[in-house]
Amino acid sequence: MLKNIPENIFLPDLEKEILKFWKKDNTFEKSITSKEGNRTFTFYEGPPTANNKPGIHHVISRAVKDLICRYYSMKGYQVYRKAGWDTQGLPVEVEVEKKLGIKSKSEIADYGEIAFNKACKESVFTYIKEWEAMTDRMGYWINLDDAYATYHNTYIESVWWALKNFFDKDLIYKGFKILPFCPVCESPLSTHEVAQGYQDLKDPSVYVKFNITSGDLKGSDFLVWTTTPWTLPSNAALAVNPELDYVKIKTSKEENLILAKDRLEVIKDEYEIVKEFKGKDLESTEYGRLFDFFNLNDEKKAFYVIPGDFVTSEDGTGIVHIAPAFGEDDYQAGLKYDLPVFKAVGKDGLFTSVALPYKGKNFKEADQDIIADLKASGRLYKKEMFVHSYPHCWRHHVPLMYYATDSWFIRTTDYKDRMMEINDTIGWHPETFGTGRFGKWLEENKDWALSRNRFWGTPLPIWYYTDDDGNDHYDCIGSIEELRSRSDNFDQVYANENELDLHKPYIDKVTVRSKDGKEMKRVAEVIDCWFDSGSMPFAQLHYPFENKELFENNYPADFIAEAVDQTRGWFYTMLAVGTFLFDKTPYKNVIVNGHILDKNGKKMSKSLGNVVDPMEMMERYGADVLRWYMISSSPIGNSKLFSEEDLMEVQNKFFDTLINTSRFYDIYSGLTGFEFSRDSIMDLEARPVIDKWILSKFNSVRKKYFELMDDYDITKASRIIYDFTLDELSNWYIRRNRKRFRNPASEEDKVSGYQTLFEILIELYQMIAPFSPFLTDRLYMSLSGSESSIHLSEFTGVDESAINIDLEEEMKLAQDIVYLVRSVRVKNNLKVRQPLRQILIPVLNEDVRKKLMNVKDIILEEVNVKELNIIEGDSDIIVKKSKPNFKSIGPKFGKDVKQVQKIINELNSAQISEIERTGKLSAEGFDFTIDDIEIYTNNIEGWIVESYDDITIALDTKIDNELLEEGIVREFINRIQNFRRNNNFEISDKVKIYYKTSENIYSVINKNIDYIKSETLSESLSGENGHDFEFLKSDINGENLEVFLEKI
RNA sequence: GGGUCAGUAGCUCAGAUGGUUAGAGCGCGUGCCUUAUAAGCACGAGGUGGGAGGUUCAAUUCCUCCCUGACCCA
Repeated sequence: MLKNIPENIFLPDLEKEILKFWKKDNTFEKSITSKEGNRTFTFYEGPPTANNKPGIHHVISRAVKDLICRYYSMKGYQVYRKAGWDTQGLPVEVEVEKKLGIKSKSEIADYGEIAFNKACKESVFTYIKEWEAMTDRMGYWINLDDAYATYHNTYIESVWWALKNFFDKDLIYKGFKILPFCPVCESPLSTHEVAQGYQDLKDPSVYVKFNITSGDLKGSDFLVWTTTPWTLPSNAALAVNPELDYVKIKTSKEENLILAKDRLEVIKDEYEIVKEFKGKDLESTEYGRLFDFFNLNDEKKAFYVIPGDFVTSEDGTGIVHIAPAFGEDDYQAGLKYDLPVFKAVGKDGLFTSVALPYKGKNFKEADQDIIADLKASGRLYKKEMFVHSYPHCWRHHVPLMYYATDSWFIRTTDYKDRMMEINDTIGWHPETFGTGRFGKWLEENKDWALSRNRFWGTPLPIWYYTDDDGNDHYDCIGSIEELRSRSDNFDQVYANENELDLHKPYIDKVTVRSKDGKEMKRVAEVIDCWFDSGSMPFAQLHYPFENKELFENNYPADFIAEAVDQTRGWFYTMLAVGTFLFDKTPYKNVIVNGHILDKNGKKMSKSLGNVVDPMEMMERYGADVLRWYMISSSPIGNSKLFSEEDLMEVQNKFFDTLINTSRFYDIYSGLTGFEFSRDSIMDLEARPVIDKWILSKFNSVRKKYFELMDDYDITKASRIIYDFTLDELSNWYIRRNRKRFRNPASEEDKVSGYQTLFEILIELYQMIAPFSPFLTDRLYMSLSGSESSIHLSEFTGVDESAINIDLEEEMKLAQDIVYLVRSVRVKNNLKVRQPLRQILIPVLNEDVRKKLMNVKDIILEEVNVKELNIIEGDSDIIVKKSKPNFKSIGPKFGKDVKQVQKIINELNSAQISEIERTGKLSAEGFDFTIDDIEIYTNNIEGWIVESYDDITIALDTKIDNELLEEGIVREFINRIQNFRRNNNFEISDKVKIYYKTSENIYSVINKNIDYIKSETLSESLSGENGHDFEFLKSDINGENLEVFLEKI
């Protein structure tokens, strides 16, 4: 590494150098091996799928992961970081189908399962190069060489082990699930697919009469509304809301209809209300069915009224037709009341022979026939058409059916309460995520639909045989060894170890023996790939088959981080698996980051063309800048509106300031010959006030930083670093001390200054390093001369003894006064270079007076004024005023506050004196104490004043001759320095000065010639004419000035 | 349709356990400072705190409803 910090740093190039250094140095590896035996901090990597290019949204999660891991590493923990890849499931299959031009599930069979799965396996890492490049480039330290992949046999075996645990506890069962189903694909669609296929559809909306056959209402009709007439042949029940009011009406056509009172608007005829009752009074009422297609077996009861909370009075009639095979509410109600599941329509979307009149008709096309038949039988009350947005298959553009499908479930509802208890112990960041979004999601937990009728996934390890009575018997296999030992043909299917592939279709060939000796075949399904990733804590280590101790020491994770969309994804699946298997949370802390939108708040998508390429951003600004921006620009859990201008601002303000601050130290420590040494640290007490102050401020910031970081509040932590670096360090401490660093008053002064700055810089780099690991490493090594990376260094503790709150307050007071004086100067057109005589500051209490005296010199120097004088509180020229302290008078005077406010605002000086003296005052019938009022002053008689908060200053703006001359000299020096700077003279270059000016200014310059020489490093000043230089033209107080500098 | 988060200056964000002057940065205008600075400072323009109700002496902050955006789920 170079010792010196170069003048122009292009961050992207610097970062590439650092990357090379880290590789050569094995820095990442060292950061783990060097902590052997230390406390461990456990991190889990949520596996991404590498079958698509990484996007900018991946950078933010990875930046968060990396920074927390680096932070804990620098705190002395050993932090393993194992990468992982999600490699199975529908997302992979869909990509492969696209690539192969496959349009339906049946085509996959034609293509061949072996070939298809091979294609899936190969596609999984299509973009792994891009992923690795992005990961590497952004400085995300994770062990990619030792990555887990969910399709590995070892991984699958661990998942099988978990599944067997569930199975043995009777928590896996076979049931139905209503899924959006494409009749052409003959396959359910994932919600992601459904979301992209909504189209407007014109559908019938029919009101149908169901004849009541039991109870008081016998002979009347239930009026029922549906937009899916094709489901009516599969009707099993009607649902009403037990809490709603219902009425029986008699229409002008002599119809007796039952419907919700709030829905009477649907009645087209004249009517009168005959009777009113609650929904619950209707429960169990029986009715006659519309179609006679299904035989009712004796075990299941159908065609009666059930209660349903999902029934509303917002549309329809308040009475809902239930077809358990074709709707989620319907299905759930069917489960609850044990209704029969009638299916008049098959998976292909066609009516089956059960519904003979409609046999072979497409479900949507049959609507019209069914309506016609209902009309003929007098069951149709009325029919309308309406247009609505309805999901279509994105490949075939046909309307989807909601269809009950065979599925395997995990009975997560069995231990939902335990999951909620465990959730309460997780440290969610932001906190509201755990109680809000995730908590609410958990409350509504439903059994996990585990199986998929697909190809590329972890095979469900359940084998079955059917007994002579037609009942199925299931058994679950929990390991490869168990499979081998229970199978007759394992060795035939897998001739040797190398051929072992637990995927379909190979695994389907393996048969096992049941406990009673029957031959069992595997069920056809694979499992939801989310179960794979949810098993990651143990499956990545092939637990429990290997690494038992390692796993036990690393469960649960101390920390994970992903985006909000993992609510029902990884956050949930890990919790569901971990709660059951280990009765413990899988992770103790989570940082949830929001999504990245474009600068207009729109989602980034290829079709909108607003996608931001992370590699491009890093090529342009560098990973450090991008990472810092991601973390600091908005609260991590919020959606982030990505703006390149803001990225540039981070670079210009924060990073350039950081670099220049370091260069400042670099340059002047070199010029003054200072070398930092740990052996001769100057005592804090011996250092000047300004050094004590910056050290106090810095340690206060550090203290806050560690608190915030330990609480995972990374955004706030980054912001306090930013503010400190710019405001306190660069714009106050260094700017104020420039002269001192250039030209120290004494050896002690020099050592104190440089040591202070050095200590702060090194520790500041460390604080920034987890966020932006590149530049900080370069600056750290340059400054410290260390050969060892900053990421191998550890934080030193906060030096509490350096914190001096009084001192910090004093400096704050000084800064506030300086701003006020500058403001007066601007308003009165008085340049800062023009010295002024005095500032007057009224002081109402002793504490402020003391503070002020401590920082007097700093103020005077900063604002270029000769004297600072204090006016004591009892002086005649101070005009005191009072204002109410609402926190005190509010509770005390209640409704009278407004009146009291007026009284206090108008107290005269005698009254104010009285309350100051005695602490009490009675006025206009109210009794006040000193706590009720605040005394302030914003006026000094006879002076121009400026106030801010409770500080007021007056500036003496009269300029006498002495001040004027001094101002002229300063102006002159300024012109000289500008010349040097504009002509790129070195700081140490000695010069001769030539100038032309007015008589008046000439004489002032001549009087101060020695002072000017020393300030400008010049050997001679010549005010004589006769040179033909290109003079720099300028003016001082409106009088002409021309200068030229000659380098010696 | 349900849930979660967000809505504060043209833009990105602070802050306030309810207290009377709601702050920064960017951008814009004017002036100033500086031999570490693509920097900094001051002044100015820019806000009915998404909208409507309610509670309170006092609401941007608490409550209710509504609107908009993002995400999740139907």
